[in-house]
Amino acid sequence: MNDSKTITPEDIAARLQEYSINPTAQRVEIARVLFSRRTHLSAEDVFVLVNEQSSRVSKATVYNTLGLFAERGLIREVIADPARVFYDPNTAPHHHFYDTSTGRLTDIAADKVHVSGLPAVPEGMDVEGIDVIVRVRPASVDKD
Amino acid sequence: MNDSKTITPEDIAARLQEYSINPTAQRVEIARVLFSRRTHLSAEDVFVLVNEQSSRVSKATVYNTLGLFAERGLIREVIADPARVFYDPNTAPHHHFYDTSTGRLTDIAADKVHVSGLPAVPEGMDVEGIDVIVRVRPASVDKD
DNA sequence: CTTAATGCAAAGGCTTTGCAGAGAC
DNA sequence: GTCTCTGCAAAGCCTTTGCATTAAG
Repeated sequence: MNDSKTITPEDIAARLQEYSINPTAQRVEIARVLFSRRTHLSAEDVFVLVNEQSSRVSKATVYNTLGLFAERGLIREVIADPARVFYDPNTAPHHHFYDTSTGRLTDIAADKVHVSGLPAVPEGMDVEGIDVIVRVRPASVDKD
Repeated sequence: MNDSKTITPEDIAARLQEYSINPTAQRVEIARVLFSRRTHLSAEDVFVLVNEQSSRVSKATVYNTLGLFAERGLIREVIADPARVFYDPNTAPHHHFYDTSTGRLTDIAADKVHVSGLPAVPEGMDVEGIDVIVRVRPASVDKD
C-alpha cells in the first residue's frame, strides 16, 4: 500500500505475487515502468523505457510479460488503435478518449460515466468488462 | 431507399455516389458483399466473399476500398480485436458485444443504451463517435 | 488521349514462437 | 540438477505502398 509516487522494487514484487506472477528482475522492471507512468503504453514504449533505465530486457520478454500481466489481470489491454495494443496499468473501471488523428488515449474516470440499458449478455457468457471509447478528432478548424 | 433484402447494383452505385465514391465494378462488388450480409467483416472476409461471387478483386483493392469507404463514412471501422479491423456496414449508432474467446462481434442496438456522465471532450476536439464494447467470455463452466 | 482505378508483389509494422542458454533454488 | 525465464532471430499476420497495366470517357 504505497500511494506516493515512489514505488520500490519490493512494492512491485509484492504486487506481482498477489497476481501469482513470479517476480523476476525483468518483470519487476516492466511493471515499474508501467506503474510509475500510469499511462497507456505500447509494447514498443515499454521496450524503450525499460532499456533506458537499468536492465536490458529483450523485446520477446516485453511482449511475453505484457501478455502475462494482462492475462493475470495486473494490467489491462486497450484495443483502440488498429495498429497496436496499449497496456493500461489502471485496472479500475474507466474509459477512454481516443484521438483518431494521433492515436493518443486519455482516461475518462468511470465513476462519472454510467452506461444504462445494456441488454442481457448472450446465454452462457460472462461480462469481462465494458470499454467505452469516445473517438475524437481535432475540431473542424483544420479539416481537410 | 430500398429496404428489402434485394439490393441491385444500381442501388449500390447510387449509394456510393451519395458518398462521392466513383462506383467502379470492384467497389460495387465490395459494397454489395458488405450490405447484403450486414455483418462485421474483416478485410480477409471481404476478399474471400468478393472472389467467391463474380469478379476478381485483388487484396490491395479490397484494402484500399474498405479504407476509402470508411473514410467517406459509408461504413464504419470497428476496432475490438487486436488482430484485425472489422468493417461494419451499419453506420447507425450502435454498440458491440465482443467475445474475447472467439473474436466475434455482435450488435447492441444503440437506442437501448444510454451513456451518461461523459466529461466534456478536450479543448478543440469534436466527437466522432462513441464505441461501447462489452467484452464477454464463456461463463466459467468451461474455463481453463 | 488523359485521368483514375486496379493488381501484383514487395515491403513494413506489430506480435508470436522455437529453442538454446542463463538463472533460481 | 531441475525447472523456469530470458533472449535472439526467424517467422507470421495484417496492412500499406510503388509502379506498371488496364479501364473509362
